[in-house]
Amino acid sequence: MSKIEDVPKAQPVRSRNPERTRAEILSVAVTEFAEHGFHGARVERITKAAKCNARMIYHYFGGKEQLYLAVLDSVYAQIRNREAQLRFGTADPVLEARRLVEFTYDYFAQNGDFLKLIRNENLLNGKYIKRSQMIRDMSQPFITAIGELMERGHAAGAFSRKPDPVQLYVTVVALSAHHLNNAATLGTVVGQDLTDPAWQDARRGHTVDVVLSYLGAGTQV
Amino acid sequence: MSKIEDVPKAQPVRSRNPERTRAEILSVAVTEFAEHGFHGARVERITKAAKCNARMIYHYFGGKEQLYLAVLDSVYAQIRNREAQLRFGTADPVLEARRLVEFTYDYFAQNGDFLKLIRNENLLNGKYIKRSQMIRDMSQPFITAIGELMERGHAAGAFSRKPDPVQLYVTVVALSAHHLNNAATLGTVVGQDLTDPAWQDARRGHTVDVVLSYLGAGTQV
DNA sequence: AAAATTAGTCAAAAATAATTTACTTAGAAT
DNA sequence: ATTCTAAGTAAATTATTTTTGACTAATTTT
Repeated sequence: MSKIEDVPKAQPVRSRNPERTRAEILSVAVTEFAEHGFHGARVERITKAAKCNARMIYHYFGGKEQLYLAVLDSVYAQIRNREAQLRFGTADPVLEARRLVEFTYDYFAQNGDFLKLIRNENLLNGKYIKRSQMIRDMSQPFITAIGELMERGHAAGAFSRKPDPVQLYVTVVALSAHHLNNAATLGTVVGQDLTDPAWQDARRGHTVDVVLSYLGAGTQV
Repeated sequence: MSKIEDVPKAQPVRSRNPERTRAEILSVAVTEFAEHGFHGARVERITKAAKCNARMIYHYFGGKEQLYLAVLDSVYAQIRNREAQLRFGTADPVLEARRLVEFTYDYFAQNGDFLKLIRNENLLNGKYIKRSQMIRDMSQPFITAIGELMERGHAAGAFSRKPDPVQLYVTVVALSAHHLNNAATLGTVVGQDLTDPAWQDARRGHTVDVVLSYLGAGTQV
């Protein structure tokens, strides 16, 4: 008579693939941390979605915290790379300013997880982003490029103002991000659905108008 | 020989005061939920800070969730009451627009917990704010007032634009709030301390400039 | 082909938190 | 003064989640 203990568990044999598994965990974790924040995120849900065992998170990343850190680095690297492709400096300043606004607006609109992750990281007072020298370094060039654009536009008489590049950057980001970050509460407060594509389209136009009119770049009234 | 069990525990007798205890829990909970979000908040920490027993939270509010709900309602009621005191409609439109911006900016700057709570509520996709009809109702009048101000300013020729009140409101809030909501990440990214009073003062001026110049209200420069 | 490595599984332990039970007693009501 | 209600305490319980230990077997290396 065979004892139950003798029967080897029929494990559905999974072919090995470290790169794929690691990448899958990371990708799923982006969504999980974005959706629920660090504290709300569940290791088990990541596990399920990545169709792997919880042990693997510890195997590949060391733990929930380190996984979160890897997620942060990864999404920042992505946006900074995209920004770098804008390559300001050659075209008409007004056009480049418009491109700056439109790129930022669209990137946020299309990469919902990015803003959500940042929102949560700020909830934690930047506990983790502060540890990443990489993120700091990657960001400097873009601010510098905006400063040069302001300089050039003003010198050429295309802009009537020459704002501090950091203030302008914060303004562009604020106008592009706030309604996404706060769609739920603002939507309830103003009684409109801010996630509606038509609303967001109107917002896009408004954002461009606000920034360009501030620069004194003479758009349509 | 006296048995240990016989000795009544020397409980530091606390005088009873339902109102105070309830209010203390609520007040402490505002900070706790603001600082850590719903998931990160700890019942035990609230207990400690309110110098009461965890049982009291269940006694007065029913649980962690209901306490959070009470916190939300309480902070929204407060800001809406303050806004109502602005009473637009009599003074110069440009002046009133400026007051709108400055009030919003200052309220956010001075009531850090309000923005933090909202940030977290959005992380939860507005799960709880949606349950509060009160918050919805309290907010309508302010949007209406802004609409009337736009109307009046435009009719009087004080504003060259007549924007959608919701868009304008979102813009004012965005410019006033984003740098506070994202001080940690933005600060790291731009390499400046956005919590510095001098920085925030500059931001205040910039915010007013952006909004008024968009309205075509002819400020300096 | 044997040995070593490491991707992967399972199940339990450790840690962390929310909630409840059982009890005590201050202060209001009779 | 006695009774009653509910404010308050302590400690256990239940629930949830993260983390680890012990093992298995697929690949890689030698």
